[in-house]
Amino acid sequence: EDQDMLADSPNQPTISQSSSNVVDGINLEDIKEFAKAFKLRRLGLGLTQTQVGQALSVTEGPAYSQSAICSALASQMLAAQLSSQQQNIFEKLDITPKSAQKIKPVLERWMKEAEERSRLDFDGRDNLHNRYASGQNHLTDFIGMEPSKKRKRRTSFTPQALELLNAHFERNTHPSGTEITGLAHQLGYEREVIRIWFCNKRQALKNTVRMMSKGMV
Amino acid sequence: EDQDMLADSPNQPTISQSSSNVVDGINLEDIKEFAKAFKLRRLGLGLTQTQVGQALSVTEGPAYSQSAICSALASQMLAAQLSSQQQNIFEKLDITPKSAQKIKPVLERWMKEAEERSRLDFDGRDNLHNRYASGQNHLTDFIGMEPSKKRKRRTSFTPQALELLNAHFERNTHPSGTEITGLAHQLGYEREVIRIWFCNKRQALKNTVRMMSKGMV
DNA sequence: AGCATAAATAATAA
DNA sequence: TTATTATTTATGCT
Repeated sequence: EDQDMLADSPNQPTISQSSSNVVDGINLEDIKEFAKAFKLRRLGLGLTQTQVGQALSVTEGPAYSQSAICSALASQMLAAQLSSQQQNIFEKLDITPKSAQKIKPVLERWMKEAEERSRLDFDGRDNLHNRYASGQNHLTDFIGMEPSKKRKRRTSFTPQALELLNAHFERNTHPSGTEITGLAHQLGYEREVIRIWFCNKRQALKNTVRMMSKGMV
Repeated sequence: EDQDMLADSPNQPTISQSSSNVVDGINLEDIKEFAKAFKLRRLGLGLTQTQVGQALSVTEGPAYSQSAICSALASQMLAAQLSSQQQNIFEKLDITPKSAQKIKPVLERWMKEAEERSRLDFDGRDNLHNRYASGQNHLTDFIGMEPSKKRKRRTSFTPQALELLNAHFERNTHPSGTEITGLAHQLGYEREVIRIWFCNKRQALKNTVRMMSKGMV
């Protein structure tokens, strides 16, 4: 068949001459390099995987939906430099349910900056629009959206609540969704808060055991 | 439905009238003892958690990233768990952070003592401690049960296992049934788990390649 | 100041 | 695609 634009004449095999790490016509070294580059880029821009995924889902269609996919590929050996063209990120954002909530601040920020740019464009006359058109600015525009993300206020559990939670934990470290909901309702906390509590608790237990196994006591 | 272990005994103290405070195969009493001992030891050495964390990251590799992890594990268990009632045994002697020492000598001392303890653990004692000492019991041991047919508990592969799996994957992305069975047996994981691992791995590879081919690099 | 730990993010098994 | 685990960050308290 034809599967080998990759194997045949890639962009200079460069590294992989030593051991032909080729699987299914794919040069694994290339993949790894690619992945590394992508991650560095992403971090350099200060973006989370989720953000990148959402951006992609807008510009690239449903192929890359949200964080799940983004991480799945982006991380593992990962991923893309998404330098293609991605103008107007906020344009048609019919992203998924609750994830839309998250980017909201980002979008607002984006729009605000876009406005500014427009104004500048009027009298500044630099080629910002050209940048948009050529798709060269990309995610760079996401930079600086950091401050708007507000961390949820840390909740304080009452001693009574903790007692109940701990008691539950001792019976079952992995409560079902129903149980979690029940606890949340009973105690008057958000469901998510309770869920996270169990996550953290499990983690703590595991860590403690790990230390024991290391003979630190 | 069945949601009612909750209704049963909500605010009952219920603390371990049964002697077996075992959760997921872990004896919580042991954990508490450990935590207590650890803290006392740390304080006895005049170390802050951060210091211990750094020390650990040196001796144990990057596994423990400083204070974050260190504190996450060591302390909390106790606080929460034994706050219930019984022991104020060691309560809050969050005493003197007078430490301010050089980490080095302390570190050496720490290590030495840790070694000693390991040795002691080896000869004698019950098999629980031997298990801990050997460090090989892992989480799989205590992440055991829970009857219901919820989603399978996520398995953690050891680094060694991953190494072997990856090596295999680089040779052949589509191992035969026989090969899978062999790997599973060799590594001590369920066959199905290994099979799925290859599925996921192939998927990741495919996704990455797809992104590359989209010109995102 | 330092600790305990809730919340956020990354990785990846199912 | 989802859900859980693994790590990191950062906040409320003492």
